[in-house]
Amino acid sequence: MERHVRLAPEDRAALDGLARQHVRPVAPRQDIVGQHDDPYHTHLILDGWACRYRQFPDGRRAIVSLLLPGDLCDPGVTRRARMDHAIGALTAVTVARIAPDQIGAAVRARPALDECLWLEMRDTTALQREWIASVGRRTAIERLAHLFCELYLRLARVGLADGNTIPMPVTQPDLADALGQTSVHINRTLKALRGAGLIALRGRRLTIHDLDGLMKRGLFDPAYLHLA
Amino acid sequence: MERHVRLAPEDRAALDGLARQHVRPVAPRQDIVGQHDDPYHTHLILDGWACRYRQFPDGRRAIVSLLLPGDLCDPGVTRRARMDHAIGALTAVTVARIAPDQIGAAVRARPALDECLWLEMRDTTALQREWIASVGRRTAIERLAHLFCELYLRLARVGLADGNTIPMPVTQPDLADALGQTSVHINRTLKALRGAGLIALRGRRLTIHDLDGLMKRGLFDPAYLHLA
DNA sequence: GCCGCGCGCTAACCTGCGTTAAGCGACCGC
DNA sequence: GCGGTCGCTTAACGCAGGTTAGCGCGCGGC
Repeated sequence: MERHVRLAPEDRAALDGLARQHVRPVAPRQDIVGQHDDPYHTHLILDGWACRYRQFPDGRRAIVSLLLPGDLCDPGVTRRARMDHAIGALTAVTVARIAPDQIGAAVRARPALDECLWLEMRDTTALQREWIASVGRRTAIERLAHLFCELYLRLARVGLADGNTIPMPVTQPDLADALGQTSVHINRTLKALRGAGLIALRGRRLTIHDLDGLMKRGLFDPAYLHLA
Repeated sequence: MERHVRLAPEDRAALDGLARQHVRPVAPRQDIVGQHDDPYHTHLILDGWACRYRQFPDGRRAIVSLLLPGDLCDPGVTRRARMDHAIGALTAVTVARIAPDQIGAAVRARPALDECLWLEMRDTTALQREWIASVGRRTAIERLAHLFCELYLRLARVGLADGNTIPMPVTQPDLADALGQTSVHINRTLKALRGAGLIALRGRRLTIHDLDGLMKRGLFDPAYLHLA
């Protein structure tokens, strides 16, 4: 599950151990961690899609990142602080709750895991940077194309792509909040991408007909994902 | 310079040692690290303002974060990877170059520094999240107000605020690229903020007349900065 | 098996911000 | 001291994307 880096079997075993304890299901639209909580646990997404989001007093919502199976919620949470945003389930989700001292112990026992956490962190920040660039400077169609490329590669990395199609369980309003637009415009843009023959989206599944074309349309450069 | 956390004098001394070696001046508008470099060193900003940015083939530029004196460029760079963005000087800058093995050695010698690096990382990601929320869901005037609040508090934290005024050495085109807008509209928005009596901006210095008002205007909640 | 609600989809209209353009002043290099 | 470039400012105009509204459908709850 963790990064494509050298990990001894014992390291994997240690991770497995953490992931198996305290597994918890979360219903769609429920918060995993609330916006003003004093979070104690780190969470590992085992199944389903979640997101970090920030909610403004007037109701506007900004989805700040998407969390897919295999993603770790807050490696740095060990260093405690009040939450400034929330983590919510977009679909039905199952998460593993991991206590900070467990992480600390695991890292001390198996130093390679510390390296893993740093890599995880590095990837997270790279992803966030690309999102800022997207929302800041890409047009509507570029944003959506870019997001689809990103999701495809991230899901493929953890074995959740089925050929050229991936699950796409999020609603159009969700996409809108993630891309800084309205659901109406997301719908228009989807129509355009379909019309261009780049994708098909039906029944919560996205099929990418032309990945190269989609990448070009979204100014997508996979470097930031740090794939193998 | 580093986070407001318990640091033994020896820890500070170790940091100081790193910061004093290989100090280098960088001219305004020059890159500190290029967009496709294979970066070897971490950089610490000692003076001046820099930014991370991503440049698209057609010339569009997205500034993805602002780096102020005291900011560390890439604690995680130890874990090598090709750059997917660039770091550039906005003003004349002086940076300290720090080799990865120096960081490694320092961390092993003084474990408290590892904690520092994690905190730095935590703050960086929180900042990036807030920027995504800004560009995604805040209006032009809210974005600018929010950015000014953020910069004021970040500079005050390192002793660079002079009462209610701070240096503001960046151009309007720079602000535009940081906030995902055009310089023309930045100019309009500045006029509005001035007109509302919230700020004054003259000669590369920003005076905040009404911090509370500015915070309200920018939907600013300082929680994400993790101040004392 | 029915009801209600949320989502997908579309259309018509509106506006915040982008675009283009132009004048002016400060700074820089020669 | 002079010309060129870049940033600031404003104005006029255009458009990408927001807003509002309305319909149909699928799904979950009871």
